[in-house]
Amino acid sequence: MKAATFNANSIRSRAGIVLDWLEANQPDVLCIQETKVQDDHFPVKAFEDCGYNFVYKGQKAYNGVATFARGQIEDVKIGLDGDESEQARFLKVNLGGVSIVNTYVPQGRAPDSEQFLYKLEWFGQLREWFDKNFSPGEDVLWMGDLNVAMDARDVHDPEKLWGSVCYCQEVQDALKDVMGWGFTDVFRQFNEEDGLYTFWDYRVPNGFKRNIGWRLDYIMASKSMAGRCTGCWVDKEPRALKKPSDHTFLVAEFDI
DNA sequence: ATGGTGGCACCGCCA
Repeated sequence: MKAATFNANSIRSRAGIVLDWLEANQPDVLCIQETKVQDDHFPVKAFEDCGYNFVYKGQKAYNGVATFARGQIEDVKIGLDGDESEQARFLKVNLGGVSIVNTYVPQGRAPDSEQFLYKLEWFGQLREWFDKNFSPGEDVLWMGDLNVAMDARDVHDPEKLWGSVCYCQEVQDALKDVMGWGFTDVFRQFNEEDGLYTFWDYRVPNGFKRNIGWRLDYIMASKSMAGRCTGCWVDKEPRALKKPSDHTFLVAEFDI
């Protein structure tokens, strides 16, 4: 099984990039975040002949998640239990016995904001949901834009950035708490060096070229899945295209 | 460099 995640920053603007990437890489599942489109405007036509089934949950202008799969999509669950916000950030499916949880974790805006509290709460509700619905022996992948840099290797300037909403003690603790359910960050099973990122801020001049980025996207695997992971890598090619997203594709392969 | 880019909905907000 090949699994991938991509923050598209508008599925309508990036439909071509997604179609080309699916065609070239043939993943079994692709989780997309920040589709930025309400459901009745989702570009269904663009994807109808691409050989993938897909489900989505969006809202106007912000957030939104979509999951593409080559095989049958079953047991779709939209929205995280306990999150009353109506923000489209959570989409779980089952693919041939593997549960795929696609999340766009709240960014958090500023450390002293309500949005930051919402981010921490959201992680808490997610941990509760995993506790209630799965046992760590099951085949589960949790992937998406988690809006957390786990350690100093995951940001370009750890000293300067420490304390920001995606790189501070509170969010690292919150993410580790969810991982405590039984998740492994499979990217770090294969890549130990620093400077390997999935996101480069548009506002940083030539940020991609200068590799001024962050690792904010993850593929988290339950024990049984992590043990069968044979590789995990960042595909930076889409970032070199015209009109790229600010994120790129993260990919993992599993012996299943 | 106290700005800069990008998407969406609307003339600001969010990342």
